Amino acid sequence: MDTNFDSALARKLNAFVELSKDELGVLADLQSKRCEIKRGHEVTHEGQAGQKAYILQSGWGCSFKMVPNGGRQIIRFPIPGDCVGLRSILLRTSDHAFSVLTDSVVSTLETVRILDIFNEFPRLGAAFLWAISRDEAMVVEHLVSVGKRSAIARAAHFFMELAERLRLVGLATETQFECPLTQYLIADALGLSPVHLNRVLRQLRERRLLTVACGNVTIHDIGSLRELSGYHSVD
Amino acid sequence: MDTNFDSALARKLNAFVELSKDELGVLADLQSKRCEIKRGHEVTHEGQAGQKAYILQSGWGCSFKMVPNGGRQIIRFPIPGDCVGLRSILLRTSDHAFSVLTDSVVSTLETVRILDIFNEFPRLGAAFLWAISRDEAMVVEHLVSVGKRSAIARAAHFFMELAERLRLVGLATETQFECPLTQYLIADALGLSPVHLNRVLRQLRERRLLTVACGNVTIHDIGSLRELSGYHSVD
DNA sequence: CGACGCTTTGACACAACTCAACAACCGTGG
DNA sequence: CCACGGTTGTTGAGTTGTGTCAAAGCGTCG
Repeated sequence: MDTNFDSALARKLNAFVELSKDELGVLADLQSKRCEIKRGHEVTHEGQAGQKAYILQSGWGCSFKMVPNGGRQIIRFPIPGDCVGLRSILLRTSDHAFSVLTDSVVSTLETVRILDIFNEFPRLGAAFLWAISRDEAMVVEHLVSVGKRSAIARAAHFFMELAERLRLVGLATETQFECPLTQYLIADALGLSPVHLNRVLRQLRERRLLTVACGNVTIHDIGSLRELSGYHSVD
Repeated sequence: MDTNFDSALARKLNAFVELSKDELGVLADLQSKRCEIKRGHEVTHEGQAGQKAYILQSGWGCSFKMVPNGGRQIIRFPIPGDCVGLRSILLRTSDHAFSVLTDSVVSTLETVRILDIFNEFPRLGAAFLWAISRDEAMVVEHLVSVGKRSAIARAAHFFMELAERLRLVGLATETQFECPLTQYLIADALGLSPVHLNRVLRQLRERRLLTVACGNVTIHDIGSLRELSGYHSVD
């Protein structure tokens, strides 16, 4: 079998424990059922029953919920190596929708196998749990942002966290990364109007903290950003 | 062994699957190590290392994070039958603080035992996972509230959800429940100022939707509340 | 009975939203 | 190759929901 042992998820889990050859093999096998998805396609619908879980291999995703009046709250932007939909395998219906923002590759996950892994490869299982816990801690932190931080701190925090997540899978340097998110998307994640977010981004640029342009984010002053946003990494 | 087979958690899990005598026994055993905690005591501190997980047996709790400028974002108010701190057993440090608002009884959880249960009593394990997934879906819904709903819809949604959670463990009727939360606490959960929340509560009262007074919440018009808040239960 | 914690109300300020228009860019098709 | 519509970004002007400050009412408990 020609499974590639390297994957974004493997890189991420390696930050928790160094995985053995065997464990890497199991992990690769788990992700072997791949599937390409075109930009803009909605993979899981909110309220859908019997949905699957996925691991994003490449591309950017978007988990969100709609509210009655047409608003949309984006929960997170899954990036390569992120699991999607694990939570809802036991709920009767999916608790949120998932679509991909760029042409992407996902692998579908046999949820039954996950439980086997916990038994047979407990270290790998623990790493998995770590990654999931980390994601949930980020949702909580997101809630803190939207509930208690000013617009500019919110934006700063968002990019700090995003940068760290991308670094973990090798998609960002210390100061820069590619980012296909439009201002509309970011605004819907941060609970701001697109117009206001635009002004906030301008402020960040004018204060020489961070520039977002042409699908690229550049961090100019990580210290000030950290102070402004109150960011500190989860571990 | 004089363990009591009835517990808030047992009542909650029974809503997912009916548990056998054996399973109820295991569940009771798991919760047998009890401990009383005085009102206002902070059980887990944010950033604390090596923290435990708990099941709240009686009383109300409060999970929260502080932000640098002194603000506090309340994540959720654990009620009897809720697990606390399960997520952070694999993160090096607790991702949020936990304190109790009333004199409470908690049982400390041997996290190792949980994994055993998954193997030996998979139905019980699944019920556990269901409960945890449900809690996480609620955090997501909370994020939606704070990010996208108006103050009054947020408040309405909050009480609708709270009522349903309490009903699940037998602590609320269709239209009423006891609630020791102050307006300061609720405001910090909803990302509103206490003053504004007070006005919002007045509106809810004047529109004959819901009254909160003397530690009691009474629901007058559940239909209108549901429409106003966009609430629908997780399942 | 005073002190404290919680609630309620008013007046005012401001952060963020809405509406509106325009500019820049892109892919598409004529 | 250029014209076109659609998407995204930018900016201005005016509005409004919510926050802040301040003070008073009201229980309760020591």
